[in-house]
Amino acid sequence: MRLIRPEDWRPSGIDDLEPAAWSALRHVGSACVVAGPGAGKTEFLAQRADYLLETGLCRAPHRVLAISFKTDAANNLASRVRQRCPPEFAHRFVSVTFDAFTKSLVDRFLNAIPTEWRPTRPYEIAIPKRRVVENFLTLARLNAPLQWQAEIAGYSASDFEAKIVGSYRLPVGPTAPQSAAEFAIARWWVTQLRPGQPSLLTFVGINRLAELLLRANPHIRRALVATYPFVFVDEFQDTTYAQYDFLHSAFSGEQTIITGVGDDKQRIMVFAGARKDAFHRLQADFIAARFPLLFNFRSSPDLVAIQHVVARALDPNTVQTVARTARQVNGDVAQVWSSQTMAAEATYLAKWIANDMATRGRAPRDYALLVKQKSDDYEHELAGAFAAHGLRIRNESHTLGKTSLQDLLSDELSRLAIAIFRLGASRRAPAAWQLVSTSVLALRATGPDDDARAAKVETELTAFLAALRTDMAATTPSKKSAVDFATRVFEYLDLDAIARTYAEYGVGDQLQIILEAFCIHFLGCADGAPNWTSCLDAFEGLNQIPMMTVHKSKGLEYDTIIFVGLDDRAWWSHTPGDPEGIAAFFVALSRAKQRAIFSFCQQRGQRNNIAELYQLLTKAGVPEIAI
DNA sequence: TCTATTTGCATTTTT
DNA sequence: TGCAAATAGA
Repeated sequence: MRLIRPEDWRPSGIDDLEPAAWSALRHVGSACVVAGPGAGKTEFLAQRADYLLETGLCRAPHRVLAISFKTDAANNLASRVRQRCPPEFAHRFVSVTFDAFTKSLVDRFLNAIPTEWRPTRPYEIAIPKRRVVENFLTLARLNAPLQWQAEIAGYSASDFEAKIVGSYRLPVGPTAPQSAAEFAIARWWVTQLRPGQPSLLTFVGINRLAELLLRANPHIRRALVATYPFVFVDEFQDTTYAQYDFLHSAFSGEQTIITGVGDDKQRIMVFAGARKDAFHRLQADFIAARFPLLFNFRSSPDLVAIQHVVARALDPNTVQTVARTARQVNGDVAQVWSSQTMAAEATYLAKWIANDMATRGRAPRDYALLVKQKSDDYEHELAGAFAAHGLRIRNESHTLGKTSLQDLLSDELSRLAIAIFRLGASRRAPAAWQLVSTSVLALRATGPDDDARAAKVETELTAFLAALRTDMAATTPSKKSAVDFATRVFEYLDLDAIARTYAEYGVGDQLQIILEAFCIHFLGCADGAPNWTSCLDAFEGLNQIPMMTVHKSKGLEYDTIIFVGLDDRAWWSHTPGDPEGIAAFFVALSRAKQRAIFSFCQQRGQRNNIAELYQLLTKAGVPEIAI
């Protein structure tokens, strides 16, 4: 494959990059790329990958490793690189989540982990419950030598694992605890490794084992470093102690060039264990240069000006960004709406959105209802009034049995079942066919060379779908018919085969949880739906107005955002001046492309504790309107 | 069985 | 912080 000279390389799929992005992209050495809202982080990383691969700066067999926090972020970045970069280069771009990457190392080199710390094979994965950590800490304190008990009593269950365990490097050889922390950590590891039964690891534990593995086995570390001369880390401001230490042990030194992308002003995960000094550490440990991106491709100039007021409250030295998107709406781009009662608020919001959609020709998905927390509560408050105006709210966190709507929608089995129903409801659904045929071949354990068996499986599938299509066409959606069809599809897929084929359903009760959630949601969508296509649209949330917490909205964007509940009650955890609260407010505000509305309702709470947020809006010239 | 008091919880991802 | 659920006590 022909390589391009670095000086001749041009971005692909877009016209140009901003000057700061050019500097960051061409920089030789590690970098902190400070990318505020709308700066085009994913695009920047995709272009830099394309640059490194197409110019041969990252030459075969070397690879670019991109690490994200969430699976959908990792998948988005991978698909962006596939759009931008020829396939023969793109296959050397590896985009994974932190946890998937460290887990793959632990799984692959489990026997190279020092014996005292080596988990069983297989091991189970635990998602720690707060309660369990509390009980653990109590027991640890009671069993500790007297002089350490006070210190252990001071540990909080919410960040013991992330901060104390997460920042502790396991010794390669056996040692006796020398401090309260070491004592508690040693006991914690006993609950992870569980001598005599299968180990039960958390992701913090897996991160730590991966770090130990590389430190104890320099040859594995060398192989890793040789494979990946370039490493990207997305949302760097949210890096945890365990994750940062893994990066440090794995990649510090001259050989690896790290590109950390993120924005300290959007650091809203400190409560969940993100370290506050991640960018500073990257600058110090990897001699990383700092490149602030200055363009905002998302929000209109008026909104960018308002964002800047809030950004300065978080960082007085922050540079004003340049809006690259024109304003499309008349009047105020931001307002505070003040109402007396929740009923009045709900009616006004519904009426306003319905009217705005009609006059501006916008779709429900152009709007988002953002809340601080407990979106189920707000959904109940607003759903009635919205329904009266023909609007449906899509609460992404809506509880479905033991899981939530968003987890159901991203679940593999659920997506497979919906793809089958799509094929049952309409003749043309190429993407659904692709997913269904590959999944069914995998479920029937068909190898790539077993053409005869593959043909048989495909014939069966075609027959199953033809029969399903006939019966669905003859049946109106209802709870009863939805149950029957769901049973039929899951029986066809074969639950035993699913448990065997997909690792996540093999152990634990994940399969039951998903099946239950699927049925609750599918029945609810079928009930009253005019036809199966609209039932499936409802299942997937097409034509519904998204509602979510600020935390879930990070990385997303909408024409108009409406923040519901800017009051002390929803912001109970905020202490005035705490940057994390202001950062959450900044994240909410900066999701908007054209308009941001903040709804305050007297019935819901006061606004003394969060007066500073209102002061920022006032300072930015945002008017308050009584509704 | 009723009332008074205490406790728990609310923002998160990850195979 | 402030509401709901759980628990203690009469």
